[in-house]
Amino acid sequence: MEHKYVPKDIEEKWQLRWENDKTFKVSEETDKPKYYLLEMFPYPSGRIHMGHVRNYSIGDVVGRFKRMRGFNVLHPMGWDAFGMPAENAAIQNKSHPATWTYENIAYMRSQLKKMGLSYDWDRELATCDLEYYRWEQKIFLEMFARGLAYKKTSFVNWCPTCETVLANEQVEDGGCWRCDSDVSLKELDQWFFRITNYAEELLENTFKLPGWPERVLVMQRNWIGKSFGCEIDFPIENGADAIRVFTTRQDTVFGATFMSLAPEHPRAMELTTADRRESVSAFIDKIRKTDRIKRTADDFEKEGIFTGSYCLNPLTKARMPIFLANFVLMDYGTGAVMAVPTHDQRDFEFAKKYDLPLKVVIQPQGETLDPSTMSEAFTDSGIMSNSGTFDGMKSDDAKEAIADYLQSRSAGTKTVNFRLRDWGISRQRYWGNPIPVIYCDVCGVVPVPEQDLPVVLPRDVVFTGEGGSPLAQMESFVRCACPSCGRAARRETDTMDTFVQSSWYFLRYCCPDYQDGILDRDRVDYWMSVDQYIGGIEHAVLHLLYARFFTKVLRDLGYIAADEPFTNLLTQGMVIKDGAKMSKSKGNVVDPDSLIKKYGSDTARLFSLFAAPPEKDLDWNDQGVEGSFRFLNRIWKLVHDRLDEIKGAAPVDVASLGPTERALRRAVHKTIRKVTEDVEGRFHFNTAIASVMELLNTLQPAEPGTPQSSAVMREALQSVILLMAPFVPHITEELWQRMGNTVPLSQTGWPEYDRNAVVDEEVTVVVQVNGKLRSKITVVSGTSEGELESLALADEKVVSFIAGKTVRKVICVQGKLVNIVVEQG
RNA sequence: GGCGGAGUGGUGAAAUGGUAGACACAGCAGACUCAAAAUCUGCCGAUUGCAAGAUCAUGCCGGUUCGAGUCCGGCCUCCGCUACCA
Repeated sequence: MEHKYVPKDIEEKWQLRWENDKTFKVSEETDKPKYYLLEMFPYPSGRIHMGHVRNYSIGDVVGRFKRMRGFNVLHPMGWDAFGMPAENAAIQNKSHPATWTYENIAYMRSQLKKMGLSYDWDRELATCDLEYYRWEQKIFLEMFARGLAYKKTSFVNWCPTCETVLANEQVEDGGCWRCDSDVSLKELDQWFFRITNYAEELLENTFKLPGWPERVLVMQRNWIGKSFGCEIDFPIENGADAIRVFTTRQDTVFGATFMSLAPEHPRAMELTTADRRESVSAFIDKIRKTDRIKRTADDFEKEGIFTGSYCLNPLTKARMPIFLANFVLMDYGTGAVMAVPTHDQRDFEFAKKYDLPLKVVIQPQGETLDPSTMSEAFTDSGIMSNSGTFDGMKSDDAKEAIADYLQSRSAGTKTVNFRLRDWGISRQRYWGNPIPVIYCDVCGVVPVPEQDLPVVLPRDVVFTGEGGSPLAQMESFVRCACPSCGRAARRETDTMDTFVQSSWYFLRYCCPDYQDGILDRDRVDYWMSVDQYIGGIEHAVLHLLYARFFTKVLRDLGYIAADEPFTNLLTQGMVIKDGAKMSKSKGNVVDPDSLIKKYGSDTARLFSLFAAPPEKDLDWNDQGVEGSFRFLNRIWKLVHDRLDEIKGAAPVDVASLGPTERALRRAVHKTIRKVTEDVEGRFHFNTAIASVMELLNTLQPAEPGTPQSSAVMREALQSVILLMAPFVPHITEELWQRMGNTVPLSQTGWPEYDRNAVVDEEVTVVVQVNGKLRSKITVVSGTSEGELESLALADEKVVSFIAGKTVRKVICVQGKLVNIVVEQG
């Protein structure tokens, strides 16, 4: 048997073995407790990158560990397979998105298999499989029936490069999340999911997810953006009705001196007086053409125009000119803002520019503001003034009081406002799930009847990259009969956002072969919720919010019991090299294929787990990879050096161990304890690995001697193998076999530490004088505090430090430390 | 502007309020070798000292405590998210 560690041979051998034995196949028929482990599935872009290696290595440690701990672990893998890049590649290569996608999946699957990941490959799915997206169409129709999917005309985010609409969540910094092009607004008739119906529950439950990182929850809360305030009606002068505003600062109503409307406000033109029509409509036009990023930029100059009309302040009856202002947004609140220039910075700047009146209604504690000398708005809380009966009140209290007052006079209502908008899901692209709807001139919008599902995405499509969606240009697809009246009708040619597919794939993994409906409830309820979800932080408000929404919808539709999809969430850090995220454009990528070819996947896995804790960014370092490889070689060598000795060793007989053997065994069992604690719950894989390295450093110099020392060595090396198994499954499986074990390591349980073995016989106690380390004493474990104190006070070094001083106090911590507090004199 | 997170050796990082820097990378010295690689051994925060040791040191300033990298208050810097959200 060769003595050199050659990863390639053993890794292929064991991967084949696991695959043939279906080692990681799971079913629901077992007494073991279930554990659903999931890593975010990849987009089949072509090849896996280091981010995948890291994500799936982390997941695999958890999966293998939980299996060894006796759990029935569901650990599936699949492909987020619809999307733009496939279409772009097809246009470029004159091939088909399906061909490109399935070829990529095949290659990436082989790459993942080379990593030795413990997936149940029988549950693999790709979202572009007809068997997947057909059920999604059914979900859509059920949502449509309940009013949770609806169509409306509105201004939507338009990416000119991708030639498609984007959801709010997919606009990053004013640009497209995929191609970074500037996003503009376009008025279109589009499909939406009514996620706003769930705003309250989505927010509420962020306080019931202790297993999620706080920052992700905070991001979601900010995104949902709940604010408490008032809707207040401002009567129009000489008009029958009023303009409604939303404000969170009803304590400043007495200071409102004018009104600002969004240029898109539906009543903008109606309120404009005849003499101003021309200039106002020119202003509205100009704002519409300004792109969204510029308009919403912080430093964009505030600009507006007077409509010629006035409204009345409901509390002061003051006459307030009505303006249109470029900084007022139509899609937040009511699209109308009461302007309080003294207490809002935007209104202040606007008032200064157009010379509008300022009135202070909140005074800071111990100060008096004068409107004529103010250089900026005072936005903090303070004491009410110029506010009638509310004068003298704290402004925070006045919020409630004024809201009540307005409500009692039917001039306003307390309301809650959300920032969250409905999710626009229409995409004007081919490679996606067709929205199962038909348009009939007579019957209107008609859902495709269930028996006609699925609407199959046609294959024989021409990709030119021009003229919008290829589906819309395909007569044979578009033309159909109205399911309701039979007349000639047109099919919807938009497809669903790819985030729809990733919003429920984790449910389908529970029953991927189910033919009779969307989900097999018994199986889904057995597995759900996902016990541990692992993926990148970049999905904090996109995928992770949508998936929560879908879970609630499917619960309410009666398909599942779970309220929340993911009980615990781990967001792993990025892979960094030379100070920047690995990317092709930076030229700092390390290719997993060549890494695995050179060192084997065990080394690739080990380094990505050892170099940093999972949630932190990982700094890639080629020499560090060498170090991990070296460590595996040391394990390999040590096991082989001791092979004959340990194969013939008797079981450990605790009673007959000498002090050296007891010490060695103590180190072994302490390591078992440490690794177990680090992996379980904490996911501190780096320190877990470090502790095994330490153990190996201890074992390496140990000389063979008595039969009992060989017995301890055997226990030690078996433990090293077991403890390293979740991290580096191939080398450990191989060594396990070579050590003479007949049951494969993948069928073996996790070691338990021996409580008696970890008890120290002697401990080093630190002696401090006034908190500074002055000496160390070695004592028998269990030495009482009183004894410790006298031993410490008698210590030679301590004596020299306390000589001539008064001992004020002695603090003793058993087995740890003595602190002697002395005073001069 | 708002909200989060983080700041520890040359580097990646460790430390339930109790020995700061485990483990590793890099570096230095030595062993083996004709030589090199590999491997093994030792050293490896700063200042000072022949040494034993001493002093300083976890972004900065203060506080709580016998004792603070860790807890509290105030700043500085970096990163992330969000942002004319009324």
